[in-house]
Amino acid sequence: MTLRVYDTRSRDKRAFSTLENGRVRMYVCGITPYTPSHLGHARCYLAFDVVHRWLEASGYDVDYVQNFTDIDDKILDISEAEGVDFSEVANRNIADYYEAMDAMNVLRADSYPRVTETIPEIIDMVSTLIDKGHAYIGDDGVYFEIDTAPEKYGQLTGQTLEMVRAGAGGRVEDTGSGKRDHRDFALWKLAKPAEPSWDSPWGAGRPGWHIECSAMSLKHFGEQFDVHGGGHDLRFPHHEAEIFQSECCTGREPVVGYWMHNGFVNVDGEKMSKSLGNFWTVSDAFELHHPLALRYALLSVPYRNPIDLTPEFLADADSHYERLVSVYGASLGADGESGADLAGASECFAAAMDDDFNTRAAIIEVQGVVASGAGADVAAWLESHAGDALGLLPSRDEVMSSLAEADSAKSEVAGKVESLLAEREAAREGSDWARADQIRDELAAMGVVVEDGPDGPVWHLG
RNA sequence: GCACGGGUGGCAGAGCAGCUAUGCAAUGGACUGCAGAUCCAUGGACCCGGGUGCAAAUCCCGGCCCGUGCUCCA
Repeated sequence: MTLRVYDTRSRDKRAFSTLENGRVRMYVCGITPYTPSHLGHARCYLAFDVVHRWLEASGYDVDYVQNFTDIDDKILDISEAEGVDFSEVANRNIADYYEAMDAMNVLRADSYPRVTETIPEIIDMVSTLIDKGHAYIGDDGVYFEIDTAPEKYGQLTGQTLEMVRAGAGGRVEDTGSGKRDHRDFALWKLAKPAEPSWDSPWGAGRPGWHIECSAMSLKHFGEQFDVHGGGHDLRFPHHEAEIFQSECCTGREPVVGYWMHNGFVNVDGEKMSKSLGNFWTVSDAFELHHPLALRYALLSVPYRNPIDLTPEFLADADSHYERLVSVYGASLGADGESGADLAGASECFAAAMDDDFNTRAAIIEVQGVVASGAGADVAAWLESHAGDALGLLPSRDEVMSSLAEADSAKSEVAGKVESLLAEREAAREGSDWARADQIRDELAAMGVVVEDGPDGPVWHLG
């Protein structure tokens, strides 16, 4: 069984191979921390967390780098509005990000470089691009000149230079900047008065948006690496700009082996985004859903497809998640085997994940095992599949202690419940349904759910 | 407009040439005082029009519709 990965550049699933045997260098574009993270961000980092986990499960040593764009126009807008330093805005939203990701079992990347800590490398790269004739100094900054490498255009989006020149409703003429051509893009922006800035050979300023990723990947991985991930919206111009910068700087191509782009989270059919204002922050969502139930929902669709978030969709995920955890909890204490075909399920699970990380198909296998009921064999299977590979399981300790908690809560009321139940059974014996139902209502008011079965009533705390 | 992706049962959502997807809902049954839970069973789909195959939801061509990108964006 071989892993196949969809590469945006070749527009095809290809057998996965890496530059160095057994090692994967993976870079994923991180957030610009100017607001708390929303579910669209969550989906992206959840998707690449699964990639990370599955590559490791497949025996690769993964070096995972994810950046923070901790200086940018929007961060500056907010810092100005609040009268605080830009780093305060960035740091608080980075903290929010970590908290949200930790809650959703997202494993940490190996490195989280920040733009503000990569300035020397960025300046080096821009200098090289100028020296090699790929960049020029304009009135307000340094720009990459697209016409110096036209053959690199459109690798991720299929667009041609002419299309973009002609496109976008005539915004072509006025670039409003020192660009020679509107398709050129900024490598270094000279600072406006009172803006934070760093010294450079071209004057005080800060990096353009695209250059950081090229500089960071070069710094951490060298001239080429295996996987570059990010949201679908980053394909153009951001990722195409990276191709220009990196390959023109080093002369090596392709800079990236596999370009991976996750689909969007939609609300009512439209992309969830900060600019549309239709977003839920991750912590808003946590108010209504367990973080891992949310993870379940967001992994229920293959990463490249859009997800339309509806209350029904999330409710479905909630109940699947609860069922998963309850079967896992029951399996931890189970003696017998479930009788499920775990070997078959493992095989299907691996085949699903090997097919471009098809978490949907993999989750179906998990659901099949969950449906087969609790068993000692099931606990281990769920830990390695639903847990290690998909990250959907709380830790064993957490599940055990919540079971213990539930047990002790149950034993606290057990005496009273048992005596009420005995009374109810007596009423039922005598066909006194009104009294029986009244007792059931009383128990319900205590939070006790009674279910009559063939062997008499069973009860649990709702 | 151009580029990229998509249109599957009541809903969500896989599959991407031959084999029940799955879940929820629905229907029938078992159990049941009722309720709930559980179990068993059942029905139900591939946007439209052509084409290529022994065989097409799946490939090709042409429509129509939707989303995203072309501007900050995961």
